[in-house]
Amino acid sequence: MQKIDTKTKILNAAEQLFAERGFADTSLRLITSQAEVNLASVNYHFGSKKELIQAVLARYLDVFAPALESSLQALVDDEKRVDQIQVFNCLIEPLLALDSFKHQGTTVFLSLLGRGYVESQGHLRWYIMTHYGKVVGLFNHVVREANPHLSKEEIFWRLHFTLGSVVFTMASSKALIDIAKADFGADVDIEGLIHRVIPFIAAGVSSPAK
Amino acid sequence: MQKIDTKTKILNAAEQLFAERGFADTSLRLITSQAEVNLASVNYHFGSKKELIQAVLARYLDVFAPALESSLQALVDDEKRVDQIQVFNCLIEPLLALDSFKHQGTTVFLSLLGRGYVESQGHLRWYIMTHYGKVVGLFNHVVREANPHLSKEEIFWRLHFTLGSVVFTMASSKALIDIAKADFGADVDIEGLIHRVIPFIAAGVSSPAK
DNA sequence: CCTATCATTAAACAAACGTTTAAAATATAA
DNA sequence: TTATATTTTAAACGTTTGTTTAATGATAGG
Repeated sequence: MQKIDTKTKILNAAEQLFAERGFADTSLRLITSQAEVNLASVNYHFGSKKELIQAVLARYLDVFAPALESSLQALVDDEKRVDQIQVFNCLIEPLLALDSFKHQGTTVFLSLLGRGYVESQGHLRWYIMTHYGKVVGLFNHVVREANPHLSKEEIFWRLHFTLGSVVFTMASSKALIDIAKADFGADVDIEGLIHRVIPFIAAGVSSPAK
Repeated sequence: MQKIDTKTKILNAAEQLFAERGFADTSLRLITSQAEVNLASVNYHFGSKKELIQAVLARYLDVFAPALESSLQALVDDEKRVDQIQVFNCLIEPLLALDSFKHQGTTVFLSLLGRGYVESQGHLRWYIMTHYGKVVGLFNHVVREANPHLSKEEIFWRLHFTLGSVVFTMASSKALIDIAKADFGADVDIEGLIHRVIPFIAAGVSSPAK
């Protein structure tokens, strides 16, 4: 049994509560009591609640962004022509890898991403663009190559529709999975959900322009 | 110039702030100062903040739900076989009608819907099902008729993916439209956005089951 | 061992929160 | 007009919020 330091205990408790209840509805006292650390240690180690939120997100993005980048880079290096399915596969693997990085990591990461987008009034978008702008640009480039029939603008919107499908579903995944179990008796995990959403968004992104 | 009563002034201010900043990040003091009414009048007229949130949503749902219901009912009465495009058309008109019901009504309604889904920990879903369960059931029935090749479970998830695309985009529509204008010089309004998302979600919902 | 740095703790801080109160003001009805 | 009911108001309520303080504990280097 290894000893977990205070900083990590805070991050672990915070990410779970943030994903489940959102940032505004999660108090530092709730976090520190679940983490079994002192209240003041959050400000000592992270400075403020806002910086704690960024640290929680950064812990995932620092794993996810490089994995996605190398995955995308390998695609553009190896393939002469890329299609949309290949682009999505680049996303799936780094996403599912988060589940071995942390328990329920994929769900937590996508929930945090969704909540960050709708709760932070654009702060998160700015944070991601300034810290991980390179991989975002690469992703955009690859999607453009895979969909030469679509304009930049059309791709911009369809990627946001895609992001909406994924993060909205993930942000409510706990409740939705419970409903699905009650109504259909079907057990769905996060991997099943991702493989369910792929045909949906692949068809949407690659649909002909109107 | 007509005089607006306190109750309406509160609802107008609240819906705008709720849509822009979310429920938890909007205080009653912010609402009442923008509405230029006394702080205590919220509790006097609505009882509590939670009931105010429900009232804000109810004002839209009481217009939207009957319009959608009659639209769907006309479809099942007139047509022998319905397809997915027709089902979406039933949604579009009542949605856009909210823009003449109130200024920016469509955006506000969809933002509120999205925020309610992810912020209220299931309270809103319960509220909608108990108060507007009839039209929800009818909608589900029509979608099933339009997609006989899909199982109940598959439809359940794809409708949530659809909802995610729409409400997530709408919840961030203000920022997204600004970005799109800066990057592409393109002016997009809410109607243009809806007509842009239709091909996306139509292709997604009607895509073959894996 | 002593000291200096880092970490943890209990307590208090000011500010903001939703809500309640009781009196004043306004509107309604007889 | 008088009496009754409704609405508005300023003030205060008790909690909860994020943050700070100052004292204590722990750890490592000389």
